[in-house]
Amino acid sequence: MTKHTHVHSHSSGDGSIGSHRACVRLVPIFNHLEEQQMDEIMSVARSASFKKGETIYQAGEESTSLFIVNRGRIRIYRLSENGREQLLRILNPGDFTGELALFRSTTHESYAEAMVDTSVCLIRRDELRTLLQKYPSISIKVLQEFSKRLDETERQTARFATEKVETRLAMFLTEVAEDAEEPIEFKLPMSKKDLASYLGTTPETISRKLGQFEDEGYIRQKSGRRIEIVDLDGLLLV
Amino acid sequence: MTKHTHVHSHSSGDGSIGSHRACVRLVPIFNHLEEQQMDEIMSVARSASFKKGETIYQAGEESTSLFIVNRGRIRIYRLSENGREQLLRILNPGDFTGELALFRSTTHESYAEAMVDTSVCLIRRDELRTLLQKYPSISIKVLQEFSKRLDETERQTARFATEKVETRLAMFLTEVAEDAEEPIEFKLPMSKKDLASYLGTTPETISRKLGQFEDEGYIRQKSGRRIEIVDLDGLLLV
DNA sequence: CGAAATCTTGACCGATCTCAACTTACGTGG
DNA sequence: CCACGTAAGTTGAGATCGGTCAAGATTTCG
Repeated sequence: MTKHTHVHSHSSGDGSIGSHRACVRLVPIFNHLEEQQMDEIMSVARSASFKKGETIYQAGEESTSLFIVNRGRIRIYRLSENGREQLLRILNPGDFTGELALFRSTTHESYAEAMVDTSVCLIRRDELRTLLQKYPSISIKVLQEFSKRLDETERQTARFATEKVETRLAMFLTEVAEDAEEPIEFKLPMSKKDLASYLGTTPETISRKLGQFEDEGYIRQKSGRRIEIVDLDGLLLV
Repeated sequence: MTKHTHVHSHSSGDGSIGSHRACVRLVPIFNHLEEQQMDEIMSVARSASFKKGETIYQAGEESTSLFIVNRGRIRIYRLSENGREQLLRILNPGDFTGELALFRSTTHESYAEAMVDTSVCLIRRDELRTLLQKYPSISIKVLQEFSKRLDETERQTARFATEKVETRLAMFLTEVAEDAEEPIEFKLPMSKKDLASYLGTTPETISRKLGQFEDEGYIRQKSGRRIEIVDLDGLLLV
């Protein structure tokens, strides 16, 4: 269950200009901008930090800012009508959230929770809009980012609709494996509980299916959430 | 199965300036623009038409244009790795598609097929980009539209992940019912086969669940895909 | 080191898919 | 406008996947 303790830092806080810059520079959508634009963005960016487990925003809450992760990790999840939660994505430094409500409505549809101690940069709704009006190239960057996310989400939806849990898990593993080098071994990017939520299943099933993959010789499970892919091709055929 | 017969009309075709205007005006993202901007958009819009069953674009194909539906209906679907199709959405006049690839990659990720004889307006990739650079307000409109779609898709994903078929169907019915007036009766916006694909289930299950809802007194099925909602509250609790 | 959370494993059951046969609706061409 | 062929929809029986509950093992973190 989520702790609902809000502890925004004071707007200046440990956020020196230097750290704003670092934060803003991290974000793909603000890359490759001219110095002057960058300075302008930085002048409106504020920073805040959250302790592990703290809620950054909740569904129904008013959305006022774009959040850019500077340091740490954020879980974004939805609560379905029946109260079950689904993990939508996990944000790492450079990722951002809160944009949906900025363009569409004023309230959040999802929940954001710091998984570890986390610091973020904030850009207020109206300030962001002004920036977008002024610098069309930023808008286009944001559009690209949205396209990417929309595409990923549509792909994810299609998987839920057409693939069984076993296949979804296999696909997930092969995707994580893409970023690893030979021998293919990686640490699961989240707990199995979260993975279950992300894949729309239960921890029990994740446990069983991973065991099955191991029996079938596709993977090898090691301690500390580490997994070695032994037979990637086999896994792709699941 | 989809017929893959391409028959783009000649770019002028039946597309008089008048029809371009009508088409462009239909689109929410181009509403409320100044006359001059509107003229500029219209000057780069072309038209095309497709016969029922024709493929408008396919996954893997190069994306060159934004398609705006002028008349008719378009199914957008994905084919999953195992060859199963999932209906993503249905476009009606005023809706648009093809934007994903415009901002992200050059190839389509999904399939578009004319459900009935359909005419569309086209705006070429580079021309659209120029427009967005020139008129930031259009970008913001597109961002809003993207936000909306992203939100819908995320909601849909969360449903797949957390709700059973019965609930998804009940939710679908209540959402369609929102647009209807008392007595709540409407025509299903697609075939049950497509509805099954959209909801990630099979036609058999749709048939059975609707029958069950009828037995339980929530709905009444009539001929011609018409459905009357008898007990909306009951349906909401499913 | 110990409490709490995560993870695992087993047994059971229920929702939904599959396959197959059949009925109904629809679009096309005569 | 009707007849026919094809696609859509229905219904039943059986199989299966995956969820639920419960007990224990293991890990994590303060």
